[in-house]
Amino acid sequence: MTIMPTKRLSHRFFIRDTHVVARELLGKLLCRNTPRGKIVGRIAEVECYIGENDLACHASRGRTPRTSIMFGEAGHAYIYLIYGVYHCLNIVTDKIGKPAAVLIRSIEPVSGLEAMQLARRTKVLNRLTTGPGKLTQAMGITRRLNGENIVSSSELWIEHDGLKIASNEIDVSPRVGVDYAGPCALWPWRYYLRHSEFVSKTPHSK
DNA sequence: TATACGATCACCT
DNA sequence: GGTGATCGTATAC
Repeated sequence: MTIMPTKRLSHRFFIRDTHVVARELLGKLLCRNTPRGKIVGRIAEVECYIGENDLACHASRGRTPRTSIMFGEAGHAYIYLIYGVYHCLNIVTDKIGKPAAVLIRSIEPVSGLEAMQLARRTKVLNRLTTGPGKLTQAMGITRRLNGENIVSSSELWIEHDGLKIASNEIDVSPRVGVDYAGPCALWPWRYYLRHSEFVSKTPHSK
């Protein structure tokens, strides 16, 4: 069997429809260069946030200084602070002028385990990266990297290693933590690897 | 200038 | 099951 070399995802990958990008991001490798070395995690859970009709999307009320990044070029990082405490990492998708992004909600640690354990102040594997705020803390991702072009960045990028994810390995559900968004809270815009031990949780609403 | 609140998490009962 | 932490952002005034 041939071993396919890992390869960085390009602008062409991210400029497509947000749901397609979200599904195909499952199984891909989120990579981070830090002074302590390279940290890698396999993406296990994502959510879509799309445009003006999605009341859970920060861009639904138009362009503001914070959300302008989502209106820009696909393949850039949209990183924001939530609850004054944690950071959330999104990747901008689709065409310029159409605000949309994929939230990375969980990863499975692949390498750089010690660095992640240090950053998270725990060694317990299933508490390391099983949520959007946890994985950014584990990988040292903060607002300093907001707007970073992950197509060309030496600090943050995404690779694929040839691993194929079959459709029947992907489960779909409503998004987590957006009950305030009315009917949008019920939309099945969360995708995750069915058998992964690193999915954040089952959403409360169905 | 003031106010309300959130795409979360850890810790508590 | 519930709650506090903690601050940038959007909106109201």
